[in-house]
Amino acid sequence: MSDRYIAHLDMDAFYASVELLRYPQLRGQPAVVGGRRRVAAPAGADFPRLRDYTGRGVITTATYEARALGVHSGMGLMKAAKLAPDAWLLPADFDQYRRYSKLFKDAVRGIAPLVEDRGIDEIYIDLTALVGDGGWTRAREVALQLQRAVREATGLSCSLGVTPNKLLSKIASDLEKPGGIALIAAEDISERIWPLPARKINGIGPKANARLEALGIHTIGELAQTDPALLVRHFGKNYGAWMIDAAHGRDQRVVKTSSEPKSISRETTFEDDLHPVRDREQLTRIFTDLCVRVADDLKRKGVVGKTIGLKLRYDNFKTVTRDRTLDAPTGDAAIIRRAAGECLKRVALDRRIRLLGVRVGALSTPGATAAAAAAAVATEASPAMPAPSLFDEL
DNA sequence: TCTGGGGTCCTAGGACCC
DNA sequence: TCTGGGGTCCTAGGACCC
Repeated sequence: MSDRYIAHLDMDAFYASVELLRYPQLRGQPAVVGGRRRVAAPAGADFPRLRDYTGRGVITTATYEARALGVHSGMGLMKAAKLAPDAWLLPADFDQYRRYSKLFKDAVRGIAPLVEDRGIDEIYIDLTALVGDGGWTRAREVALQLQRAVREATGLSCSLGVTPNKLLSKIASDLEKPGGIALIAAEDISERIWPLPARKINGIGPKANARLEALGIHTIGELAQTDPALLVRHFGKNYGAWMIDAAHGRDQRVVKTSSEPKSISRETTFEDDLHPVRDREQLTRIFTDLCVRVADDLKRKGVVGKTIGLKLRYDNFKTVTRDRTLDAPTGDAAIIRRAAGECLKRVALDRRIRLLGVRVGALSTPGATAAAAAAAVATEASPAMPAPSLFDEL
């Protein structure tokens, strides 16, 4: 592949920054977004503090001031409250974040149309045509232009990495956060990338990283110098070979401007673990509601699915899944519920349950196909939602 | 005081077919 | 009767990412 200029653009502390647009008086102070329910602010304060929260939940985003106290996304709220009891706690407002997400993505597309969505707060952009033969000087100009456009559209700051591929750009966008731009050419890899921890590579998670550490491999440079045969032995043919490529900054993936969803799911963690017998009415209600919500999501996206899945997490955090493939795809809540109910009969209900989830996969678009016709018939033929207690069979 | 919710991709075994 | 291989679908679990 000829030389490319690929950008990764990452919004800075996105959810928290959107909240600060609303509550500018919190600027410069530690604050986190997270929690499952709105907590009342104590008397005399405008907002609750982290220490006022009790119950389940994790940090979704933390401001840089809160991060300085050791709080980061994914951390349990109760643990975070120990580290930063005075941090302000703001409830998540996903509708608002989606609005700002669209604003910043539209602003980028107005300048550079080849955009790949990577979730609500980040994108890849192929800048090759825009940079032309202007080299890295031109690449920096385009990056600055994108940053300005995002700020004008949203009032928010973002960071960019521009490199020859997605893998390197993802690493690079994190290097000058917040508000920075990092440009890395192929010849800079040994100096800029190799000193970084192997964990910085997108695709090396906590498990793989721990196993690398056990092999004495800590940095990307050390990974690059490792005998490929050793990695293949420990991580398998595919993953081992990929690791070596990644460590050398090799990545040919193209920027994909569109994609079809593969599955749609809904799940919920209960405020308190539920007992399969004593709480069966509540469980049944939640279960039905999840099926209805998944069906609504399918309808909204205009897709149907053939494989219905159930997910259940016990109080000991052990998670089990069961799925069942139907003869014809469906988008109907009652059919989904019946199939998920059959899945439920195949799991042990001998301990308290922490989470329940319903998933529909093997998605397709109802078109002029036989499968779609069958799905339409199935939808019409489905009776009104029955309401037997699914947790009765014990 | 542990550990959200929405996804993707990979692996691996068994069924079933050619 | 035994041996064989490949391809695809289904299912369960797990790693990883935002």
